Amino acid sequence: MRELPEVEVVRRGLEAHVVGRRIDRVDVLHPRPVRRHLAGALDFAALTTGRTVLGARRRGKYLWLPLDSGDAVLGHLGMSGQMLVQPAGAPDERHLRVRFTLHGAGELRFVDQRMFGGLSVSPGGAELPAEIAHIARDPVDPLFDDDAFVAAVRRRASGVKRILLDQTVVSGVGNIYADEALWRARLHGERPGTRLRRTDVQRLLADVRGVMAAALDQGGTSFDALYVNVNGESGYFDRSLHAYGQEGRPCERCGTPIVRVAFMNRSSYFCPVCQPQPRVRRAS
DNA sequence: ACTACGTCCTGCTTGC
DNA sequence: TGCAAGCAGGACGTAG
Repeated sequence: MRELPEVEVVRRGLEAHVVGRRIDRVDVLHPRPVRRHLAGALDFAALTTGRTVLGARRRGKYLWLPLDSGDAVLGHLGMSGQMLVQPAGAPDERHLRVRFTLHGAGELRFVDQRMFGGLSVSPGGAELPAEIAHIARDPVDPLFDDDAFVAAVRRRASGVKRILLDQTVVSGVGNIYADEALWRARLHGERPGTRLRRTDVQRLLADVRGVMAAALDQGGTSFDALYVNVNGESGYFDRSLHAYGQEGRPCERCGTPIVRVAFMNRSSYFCPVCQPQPRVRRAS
């Protein structure tokens, strides 16, 4: 799982090990991870080779590395992406997709089994890549506007889980955090945004932040380099989940078995007692 | 403008 | 034992 706290841990690793380095050579080993770079793999390599990395930034689950050209390498880890810093000559990982040879500092490697993630060069994107300008700030961004979020949720008729997953409302919340935050907030994901009270949404936002902070606490201590374990899961997901993936297990608050239902080609998990289904309103 | 859904990927798990 | 279907899921494109 590539959730926001894990991406933040990767960002910190990049800041520690890659920022300030010059890229001497770039090898794109599979075309798919650079599919968003429309000019192609050769152009991707040409725009990054010889450049120095000036920073490591993040919004939601996107990462970008501002370069001394004013461009930025924009990346998303998708489901299974990893950024690894390895000594030059270390054996290639099975799913190694892009290799950046750093001047005197080993290699930065983008490894991605399932290739939902990818890299591209954003022209002039050092400050904020245009490709992600439409994405809302994430809940740990100091400039996140809580009141605007509350208003945006209460304006929408969709179920609140769907709203949480909408990148234009808030970024960085995935299926796992959505379910966990809704469990904490005792809200059913199908409750329409328009029918939530202001305090419901404020509490939900606090719970989104609470789940992320808890995960970051654990993730931040587990990885001090860029390495994320092979399954891509931090200890947080093994021990601290209350709803996600817990089908049949007793709810830690009330003991009722957690329920799983299909949702957007994936699953939602919730406690049917703590998070009661919204009453269906008769058509009028 | 808002809303909803299919699609892309691979490998592990499940079921017959 | 073997094979196929199911499942995981972020973000984008497209249709309604």
